[in-house]
Amino acid sequence: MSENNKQKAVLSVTEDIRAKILDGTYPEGMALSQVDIASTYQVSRTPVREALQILAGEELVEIRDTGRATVTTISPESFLEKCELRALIEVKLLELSIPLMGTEDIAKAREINESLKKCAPEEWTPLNYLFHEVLYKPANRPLMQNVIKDLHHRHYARLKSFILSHRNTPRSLREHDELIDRCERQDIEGACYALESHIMMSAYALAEQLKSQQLKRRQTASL
Amino acid sequence: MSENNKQKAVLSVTEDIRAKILDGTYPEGMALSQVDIASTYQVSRTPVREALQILAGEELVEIRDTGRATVTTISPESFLEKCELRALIEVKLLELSIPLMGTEDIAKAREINESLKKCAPEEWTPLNYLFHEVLYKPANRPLMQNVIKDLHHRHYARLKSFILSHRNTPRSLREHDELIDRCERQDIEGACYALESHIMMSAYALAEQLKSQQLKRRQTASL
DNA sequence: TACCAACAAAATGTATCCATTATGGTTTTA
DNA sequence: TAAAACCATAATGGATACATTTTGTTGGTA
Repeated sequence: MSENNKQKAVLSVTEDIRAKILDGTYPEGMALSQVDIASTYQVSRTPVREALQILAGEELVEIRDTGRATVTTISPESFLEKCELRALIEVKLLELSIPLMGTEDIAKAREINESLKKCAPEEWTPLNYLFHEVLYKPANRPLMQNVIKDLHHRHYARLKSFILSHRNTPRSLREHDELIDRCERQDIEGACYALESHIMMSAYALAEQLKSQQLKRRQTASL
Repeated sequence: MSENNKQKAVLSVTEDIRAKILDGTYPEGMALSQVDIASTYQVSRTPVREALQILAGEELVEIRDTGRATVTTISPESFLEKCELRALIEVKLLELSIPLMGTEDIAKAREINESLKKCAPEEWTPLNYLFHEVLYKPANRPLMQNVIKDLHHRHYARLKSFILSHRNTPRSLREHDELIDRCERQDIEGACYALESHIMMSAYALAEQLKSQQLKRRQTASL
């Protein structure tokens, strides 16, 4: 018997729209018409409507009370606050992790950071998440880890192309190295401080860039 | 023209099921059949399916890959971790709030705690949330505030009847009073410590109760 | 008794149809 | 000219019908 190629329509539609929002194919504010999507995927509107509800729950789509759905926008303020939340939780996870880290955890982190040093630009975001994930695994806090994963995936991923052009790669790599060293030396306080700086520094820089870009876009739009 | 009495079916069905899950009318693990719900609310299955998707996004309902939907269960471990997360975020919010608090904020908090002292048991949970909300408002972190609200509503609310019978009310009230005093004295460190204890102490107690209750239930179920 | 196959009943997944509501453009009017 | 009213178009919300999948039961066999 051949494998099960046909997936439920809701699932494949949801996944595809999600991917298109995350990679920027469907940009901020874009209207998502049920009929258009339905004809695009050659399905009826029923699964499309459910898919939009699911994506609305993930805050990737906004459904107004008129029923119209659009891709949500990212404000610099909410971006900054998400970074703050990220920093808060990640620092706590790191603090819990360090005392429980083994040499193999350290080695794994170093290995990922080496991959980061020579990876293609598109590979950065998932690998970078992996790096952080490895550091927090010993803490054994699946829920917090999940919140972090969500923040990365639902939020950072959408800024991917943006981050690509504004990231200070050598600096990030240096900071990763420093972070690993401090973990190895069981310097909890130092490691936590380094991590918080690592996250918030790039956050402020990105938020500034976001602000000026959105300003520019609004100006060109009003021409 | 008379007011708009008819709401969209998806919304009213979602709200009603959510309320029934939160107040225990629909208990943990209960199967939620689309046809049953549809006939209960006198609507077709279409809005019911969307409602279930929404509630699944809120983690109140689980939809297995067979399509069957059930009310999610609360494990003591995930409960404890949610409390940890709550404590982490609330402590940060309090830390940010205290320097920005005015006398009217303190007064408001005292007022709510006075209401708590003489309120009916069912009023405790929302009033208690309000008390905490007032304390964190000056921090001006809408996203974090929202995460906290979610944790309270989606999680604590479901334990309402349980909390009712196991809460140490006088102790909570005393701790609230102490918390307010420390805020008024701008004792950030002391207030944060008091808050963390306040949250985690009751968390551990409740988790223990939860564990033994679920154990008891499993034993009676296997008779 | 235990196990398996086949079938029946019930539940979910999707498509289509109709009703209602929102949107955009045109015409009318002040 | 500007604003309001109106109408045609298009989109969404919900109901129904049908297809598919899951589940439970029955009956037969080792």
